[in-house]
Amino acid sequence: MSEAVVRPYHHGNLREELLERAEEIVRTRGVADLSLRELAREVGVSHGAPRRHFPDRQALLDALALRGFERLEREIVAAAKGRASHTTRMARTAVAYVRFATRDSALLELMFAGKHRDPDGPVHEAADRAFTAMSDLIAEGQASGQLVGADPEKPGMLVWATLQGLASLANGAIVDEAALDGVVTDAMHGLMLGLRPR
Amino acid sequence: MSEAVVRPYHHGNLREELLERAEEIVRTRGVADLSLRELAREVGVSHGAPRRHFPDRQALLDALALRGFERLEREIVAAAKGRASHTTRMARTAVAYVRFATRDSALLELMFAGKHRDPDGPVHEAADRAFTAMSDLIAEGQASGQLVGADPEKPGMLVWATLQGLASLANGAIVDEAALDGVVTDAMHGLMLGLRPR
DNA sequence: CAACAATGTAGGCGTCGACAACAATGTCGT
DNA sequence: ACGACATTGTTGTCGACGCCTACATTGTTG
Repeated sequence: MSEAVVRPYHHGNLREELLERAEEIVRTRGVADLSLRELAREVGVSHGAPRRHFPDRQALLDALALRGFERLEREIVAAAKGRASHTTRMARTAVAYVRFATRDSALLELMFAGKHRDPDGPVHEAADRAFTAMSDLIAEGQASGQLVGADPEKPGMLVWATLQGLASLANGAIVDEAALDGVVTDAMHGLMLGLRPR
Repeated sequence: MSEAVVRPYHHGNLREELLERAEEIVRTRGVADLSLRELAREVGVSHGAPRRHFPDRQALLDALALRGFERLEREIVAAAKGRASHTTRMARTAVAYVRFATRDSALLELMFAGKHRDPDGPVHEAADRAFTAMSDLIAEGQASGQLVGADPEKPGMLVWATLQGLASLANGAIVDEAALDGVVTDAMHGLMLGLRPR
């Protein structure tokens, strides 16, 4: 008995495990309930250990935001590519974004929370990359003459605003989960129609 | 000397003063930095006193949310009334909402944070009233034949989503404060155009 | 293999939210 | 007028938290 599994002094993968557990907690109980000490306990490490990887709580939150943007970018590019029509891919991408926003609403909030974050920091850069992935799709539509304008900025803003609005509707339980994809697709089609040159 | 102003044992207006100071703190430093104890100190009362008015921290936040919705409703109805054309008043109301959302972004976040709030509670009811004020304006447009549809629900969703999106754009510093009113007005006009019967 | 860096532990500090026991004040029925 | 009772504020305590420092263990590298 008492064959306690001896954890080595050095955990070996602490940073990653902390982040994953943290993301889980944020998803289920929200940012406010995320505590470094609880995290340490759950991973089976002393309360001071996380400090070696995250100087303070905000650093952990930043790391979570960074991962969030990276995942978001992956999901956007995955939805944006393919052989389907431009409009279809726009709609798919929109759905992907809104899905992310509803499934991980607390994480998204955290991602955009850093109003006073360093504009040159890694988080901001990751955010830019994710946004660029969307922007590229719009630019493609403009290049192929399916969308008005030369710069993707103005339609980009419009699309962005619409997505954000739809996401907030979904999170406010005004639109139920099941109907969400349809609503988003419709809105996107309408939007594209409005932005089509004539 | 030592003519210390003797505060009476009973403050007399503690609840209100706590709420006002709390709103100030939320506005300037965000919800996370709001502490009952600091609040008590600033108002010059012992750390246990606020408990008589707010059983726990969340109760204070709920009270703040309630006030927020009441103020929002007032600002919406103020913008929605008047002799101007329906379209103009729609635009004004939109500007009023987005202004609120940007000036008091932390408060707005708090107002919508209660995802698991009692749907029959006072906060939710106040939120409904504020939303209704907007809905009424849309219904008026439908009654006078300037907007499609019979029920205000569908266009209401659209308007709501657009406003929320514009607000998030503004809060993300993607649109600068000065240009905001113009952008909102334009978007609203475009939206109304799209919703006009033909 | 001996410095040195990286990583984890142990303990302490100040603050917080929540709670309970008690004190001062307001209110209301008789 | 006065005594019971409710309301409101005070004080002290508890456990948890974030952050800090001193120290222990392990990995790395010249």
